[in-house]
Amino acid sequence: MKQSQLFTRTKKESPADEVSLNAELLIRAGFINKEMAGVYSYLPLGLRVLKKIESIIREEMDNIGGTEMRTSVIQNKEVWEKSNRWDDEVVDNWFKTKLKNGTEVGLSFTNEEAYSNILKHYINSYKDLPIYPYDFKNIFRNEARSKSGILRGREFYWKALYSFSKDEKEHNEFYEKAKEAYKNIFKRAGIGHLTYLTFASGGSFSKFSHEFQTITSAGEDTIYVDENKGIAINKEVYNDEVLESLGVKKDDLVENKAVEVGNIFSLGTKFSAPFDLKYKDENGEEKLVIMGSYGIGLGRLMGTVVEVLSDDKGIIWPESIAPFKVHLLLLGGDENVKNEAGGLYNKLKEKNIEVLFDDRSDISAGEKFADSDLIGIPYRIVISKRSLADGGYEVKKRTESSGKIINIDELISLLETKN
RNA sequence: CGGGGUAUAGCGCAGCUUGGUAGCGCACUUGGUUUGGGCCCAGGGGGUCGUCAGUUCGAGUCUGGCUACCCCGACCA
Repeated sequence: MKQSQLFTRTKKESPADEVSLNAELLIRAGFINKEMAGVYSYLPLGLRVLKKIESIIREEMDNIGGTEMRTSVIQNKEVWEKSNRWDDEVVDNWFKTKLKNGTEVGLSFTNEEAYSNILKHYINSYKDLPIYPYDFKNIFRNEARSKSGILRGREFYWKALYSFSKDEKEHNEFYEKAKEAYKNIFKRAGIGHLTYLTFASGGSFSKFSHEFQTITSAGEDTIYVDENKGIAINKEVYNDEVLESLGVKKDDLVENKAVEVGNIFSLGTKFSAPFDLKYKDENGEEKLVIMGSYGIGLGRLMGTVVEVLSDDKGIIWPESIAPFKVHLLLLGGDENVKNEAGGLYNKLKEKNIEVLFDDRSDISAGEKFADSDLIGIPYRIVISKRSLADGGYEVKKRTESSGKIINIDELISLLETKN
């Protein structure tokens, strides 16, 4: 994409009504637009990042047997009454509205009921199980207070997978696979080194649920990390009994603030029972389906990456989720330099290397550098009179402090290598 | 939902104490100039001062209601 066609602009100054680092940088760099508290639009750059994250999650979900679908946002009151989650006394963050004829409806704040209701049509026999449907969609929660930029929104984009298994054993096998898939996701998104499998409260069907908590001062949760074991314990279940059952010593734990970037949960028959979600086993006996839920907030993940990986100049995207791989900067108005830059731009596009080409004229070199640092694309290539005189293009990673001059062949080979 | 703060041009702010018809920086625009770290010079456009009511000859400024936003706390199935 040519930057002259990108309508967003960077801002030097931080927005007055944002304190969180993620929102400040993402707004300044032109990735998101704030509509109101807890509600953000994704601009071209932001959407590219969101889609990259979506692709990683989709690959990992498909890899463990997930089948993608899309549940509706508008939800039927009667469905949610079955599980007693329609009443405002029970769930206080519904967005509810009415159809023209007066029928009450709600906007999805989660998906268990929708999936249970749909899958009832398709689960009859043990031969139909297990299945792992999931979707990406916008979720709505009427939070009393929204904060921390895109870490906690009233409208947010998430992935939710639900597992439908014949029995506990089958459920547990998948649950372990899901853990590994989640670890892969956070590793691939660039925050694996700071993200811990965390034991949290489990509800009535299992002792624990598992959260994936990324350590950052921007976090709202408090966790106790055992660095050697690579696990953590949420403050909400932190007590002597739990420590003993996990074989963890108090002295090995370090307290940290963290963001919950993912959560997996054994649901047992909590939803299959009220929805009468049963199958016939080999003996013709009816049994309740065992369910689990597996969620990730994509916006929250994106915001967490910004919180964790930025520096004082701007964002530092991991290559896996960066809006582009390469930021090509053209400096100066010399025709020869322009032609070289345009030629390289076309060449990179031919090679399917994603490139943002700063072809803007009348923008000083300093401003282009500052924009590039703020936007945070992994590779910066500079073409100028000076670079050409020195024999080629200056390439610098966002994480490096200075670049080096290389020729076209070296450049292509560098950018084509996977890492 | 409880407590605290804020609201003036697209963005960031000053002006309010002491009422007299709105200003600065960035951005935008025109011309010139410059091109390796957020240039330079000259000109220009853009604001019913969140909203409603009140006090006053006169309100951005004083008073009250409302709304929105931010922070702390509670909540987060």
